[in-house]
Amino acid sequence: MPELPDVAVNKQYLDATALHQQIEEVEVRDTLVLSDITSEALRNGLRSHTLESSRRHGKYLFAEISEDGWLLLHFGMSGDLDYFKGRDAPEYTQVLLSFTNGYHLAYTSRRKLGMVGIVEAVEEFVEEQDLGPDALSPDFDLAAFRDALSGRRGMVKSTLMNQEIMAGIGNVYSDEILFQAGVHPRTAVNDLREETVKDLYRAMQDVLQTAIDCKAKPDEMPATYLIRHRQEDADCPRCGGRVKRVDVSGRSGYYCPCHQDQAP
DNA sequence: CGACAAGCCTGGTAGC
DNA sequence: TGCTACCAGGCTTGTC
Repeated sequence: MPELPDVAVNKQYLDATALHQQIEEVEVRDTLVLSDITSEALRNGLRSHTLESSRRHGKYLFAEISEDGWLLLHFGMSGDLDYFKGRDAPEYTQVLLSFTNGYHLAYTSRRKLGMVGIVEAVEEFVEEQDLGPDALSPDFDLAAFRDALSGRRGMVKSTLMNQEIMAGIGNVYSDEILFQAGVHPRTAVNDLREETVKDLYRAMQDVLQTAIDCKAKPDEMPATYLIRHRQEDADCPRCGGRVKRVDVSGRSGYYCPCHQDQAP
């Protein structure tokens, strides 16, 4: 489930498992997930090296390769990591790193919409991709959030999900933020009141951090969260309403009409 | 069988 | 009129 909280959890997982192990072999099972790199170049860039540290920006995870560059991992709609030993690689493994300690790190992706590659520098990549500030970055304070929204004319859900404005929020967590802030997903950004912008910012911080604290597992999140009720006609966990589906720029948004303000 | 699913990218266009 | 910012559609493959 690869939005910011999920990727943050994947980062913790990577940090606790595959760092500092020498890479012995790299197997690319489907080149569709490779981003601007050949299988050979990926193998040459990784083999006999170690992953020394990691960073995250929005939905992207980077692992520092000893000597040179960063391994780029993006999980698309269905990617995950699995560190294992003494069994077969999991289903949907697209790239498999094998370490000299006998362990393997599988990058799995069922829909293959993710990306694996090598980049020179994190900041450079972020700039090239036009990624906005990470939604949980300490620098991205209320004032920065307000600035990021100012002058926008789209709908608030699309804006929260726009990686060039702020990086990390996708379909599920945009719904959660709007649900907690009591804002209708189709509200025009330029119609938001000052107080509502503040509510949204608080909800964004709170939802993302809480989701990370819950290891991004919906079952462990607060009962007042929408996440386990994202289906038409489900009971709203905060008021007596019924959850509805709404189309927002081709994505399905779920919200409670009872406590999220009506809007066009 | 068609609709849909947590991602991003692209081309055409609505709006300043 | 020109330039952006926005949105619909496509990619992929499995499930309901």
